[in-house]
Amino acid sequence: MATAKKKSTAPRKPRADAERNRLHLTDVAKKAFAERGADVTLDEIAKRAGVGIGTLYRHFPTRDAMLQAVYRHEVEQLAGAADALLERMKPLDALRAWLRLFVDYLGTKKIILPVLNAATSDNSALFDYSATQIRAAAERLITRAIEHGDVHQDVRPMDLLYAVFGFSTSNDPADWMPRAYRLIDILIAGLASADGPEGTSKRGKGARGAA
Amino acid sequence: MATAKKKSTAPRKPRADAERNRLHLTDVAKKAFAERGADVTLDEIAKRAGVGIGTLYRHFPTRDAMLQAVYRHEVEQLAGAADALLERMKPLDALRAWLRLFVDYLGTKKIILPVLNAATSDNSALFDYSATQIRAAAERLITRAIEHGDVHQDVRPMDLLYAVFGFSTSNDPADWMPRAYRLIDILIAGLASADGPEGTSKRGKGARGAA
DNA sequence: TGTAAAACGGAGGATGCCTCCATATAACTA
DNA sequence: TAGTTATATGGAGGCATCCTCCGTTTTACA
Repeated sequence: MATAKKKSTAPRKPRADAERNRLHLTDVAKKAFAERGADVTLDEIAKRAGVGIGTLYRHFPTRDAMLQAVYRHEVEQLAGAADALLERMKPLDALRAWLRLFVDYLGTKKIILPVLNAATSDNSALFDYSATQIRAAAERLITRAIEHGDVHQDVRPMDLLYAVFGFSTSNDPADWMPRAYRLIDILIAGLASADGPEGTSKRGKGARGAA
Repeated sequence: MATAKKKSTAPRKPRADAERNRLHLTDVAKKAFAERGADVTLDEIAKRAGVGIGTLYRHFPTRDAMLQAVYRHEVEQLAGAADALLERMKPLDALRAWLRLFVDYLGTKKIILPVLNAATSDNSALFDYSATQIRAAAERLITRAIEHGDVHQDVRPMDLLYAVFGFSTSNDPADWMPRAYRLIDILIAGLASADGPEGTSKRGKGARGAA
């Protein structure tokens, strides 16, 4: 009775086996994702980890949750890189470099795609973390570039990512990475361009019609 | 025996019921895709069409094959629009308009996405038709714009599509279409920019642009 | 009209997702 | 330390989908 005061809200210390399993699962999952792609069966991960499927699902209710857990670190790293780049170079160059970094991630850990994809969706639980991280990083870069007078266009920061993003979705031949780099250059040039939306070759309402 | 000459290569006229079923299936599938999204069960399509699942699979060995068949028309239309646009406006505006059209397709028939995705992949069977159509259209537009002196950058035509493409993959809030339009403007501005790859804020080594 | 090539249909094997709950176990208590 | 209870575990099994296989039916052709 000594400690008895709270109705029943006494939050027991989390069980050690639970924590252990969660860690072990992310560990195994990371390896599994790396060597078999994003669509390993969850059953397999559970088996590899030597736990029941039920345990896996308790810890990670969805595949996305699992991916999220596994790649949280990568996302943090990528987001963090934005600041490092901003310190080392001019804003627009930093933006370019960061987008390239993003491409690199898409290339190496092709797996990261579904993570961002998930984060991008309205999958509320996941939406929060990764998306926010990345979005914030992108925003910092763009904002700085605007302040510095390098960007004359109006963009949602994430949109640049989406653009690059498209490349990795479409598994073209194989040389998509250099091409994505080229696209980044074009985007940067476009952002820097002083021309307004209706742009370049004509002033009026331009295209649009078509059917 | 009158006609008997060929070893055994006499190719029998295709059976009427087969053709009938194939048509009916694409028809039903089109409706089903439209009203339930891209992931209707194939079993359901078969049921709706009143044929056995086996029949469906014989005609369309994969889901993509089915989508391909259903949206072949849309793809042709989109590809055809490129020429119509080129006749009506300046190359760069035509390109812009066409990209917008592409976005519109992604928006309305969201379903078209997996089709192109399939076409994009090295899924050889499908790769051929749709991808070629779209790719060719994109190429015509770019080429003309270059000839006309409006484009000073080096791009793979498809890359512009990939860029736009990314938007629809990522199911952001909902206003992605206008944003995609903005991105197109930025891309066009970038293409028109005379600056080389290393671009805008720094002179770097590059400047290999301006072909 | 007979016959064999071609098409049909759908049962069922395989796989993967996810839920549910009887059992086991760690944290707490006396 | 033993007892109590909240918490975690494992995996069988329900459900959905994909896709194959093959006995039966239909059609083109002679």
